[in-house]
Amino acid sequence: MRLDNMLLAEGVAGPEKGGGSAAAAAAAAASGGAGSDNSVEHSDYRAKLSQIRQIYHTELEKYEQACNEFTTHVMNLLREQSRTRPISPKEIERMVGIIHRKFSSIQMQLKQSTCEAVMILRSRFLDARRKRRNFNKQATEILNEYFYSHLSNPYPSEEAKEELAKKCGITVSQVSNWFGNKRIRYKKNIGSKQTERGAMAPQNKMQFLSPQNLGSSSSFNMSNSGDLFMSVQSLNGDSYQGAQVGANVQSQVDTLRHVISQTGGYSETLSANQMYSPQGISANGGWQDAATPSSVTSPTEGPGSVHSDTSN
DNA sequence: GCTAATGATTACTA
DNA sequence: TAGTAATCATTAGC
Repeated sequence: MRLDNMLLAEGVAGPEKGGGSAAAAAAAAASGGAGSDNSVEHSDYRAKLSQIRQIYHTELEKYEQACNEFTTHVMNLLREQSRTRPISPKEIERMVGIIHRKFSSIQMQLKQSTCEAVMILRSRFLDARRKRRNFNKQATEILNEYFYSHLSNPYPSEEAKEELAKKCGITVSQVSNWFGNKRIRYKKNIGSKQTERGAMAPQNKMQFLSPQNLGSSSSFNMSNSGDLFMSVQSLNGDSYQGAQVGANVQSQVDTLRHVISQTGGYSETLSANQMYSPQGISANGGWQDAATPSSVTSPTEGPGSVHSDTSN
């Protein structure tokens, strides 16, 4: 019975559903979903599964046919024997039962070896699934957009995760992983930048408005963040107060200005101002004062860093 | 080949 | 149970 259930679940037994199985689809979704390579793997998996399915059904048919033929043969023999000796219906029934039991044990072996084949195929596929695949650019942009526009509270709800997963073509757990990685790397990057600066700025304890902090902390406290988080306006030139920061930071700003002028900002779809402007963030109730992540930080770049990405 | 980036996993915590 | 922190393993750019 368990074998039957498994074969049904794997789509080997039962009606064919487009040559594949629910398991294949689930495995494909879990494998990262977004890449075209994945669909190749997926179709490969389905092809092999369908091969197994075909063999299984062919063999099953053969066994059933053989079973029927053998039963008929035995019945004929018994009929012939009935001319010489009396044969009770019970005896016939018993003989048929023996034949069916024999064939059903053979069928069981077939099911067992089919299950083994499926398990081997599945384990191979699952191993492949462990292979890390980078999300495509669009997916990363969508995730970054959400992250930076919810910087004061980068904890998407289940619904938001589902929405993001759908948009990005990845699973909800991948979205969770991404946000987990993103938060920690973002924070780490900011921390390392602050350490670099050391005495330059007062110590800032950066915290997200994490579920743990929700009760006690008011927000993602970034006050006194010094030069690390320069406002968009600052970077665009006019109001930047160089006196507050060191000369090295000023040169960074120059570099960043250059980057802005070269790249035109964050992305084609989202301007830097939209993404990281203090207005946008404070509207969220998050960042305080000048504690604004630089608009020049690309989705793959942490605040204050020109290249190193704290993000995923 | 080296290194940084990044997705996934694991152990731990609140 | 969701989130954090550390780490692993793979990918990608040089």
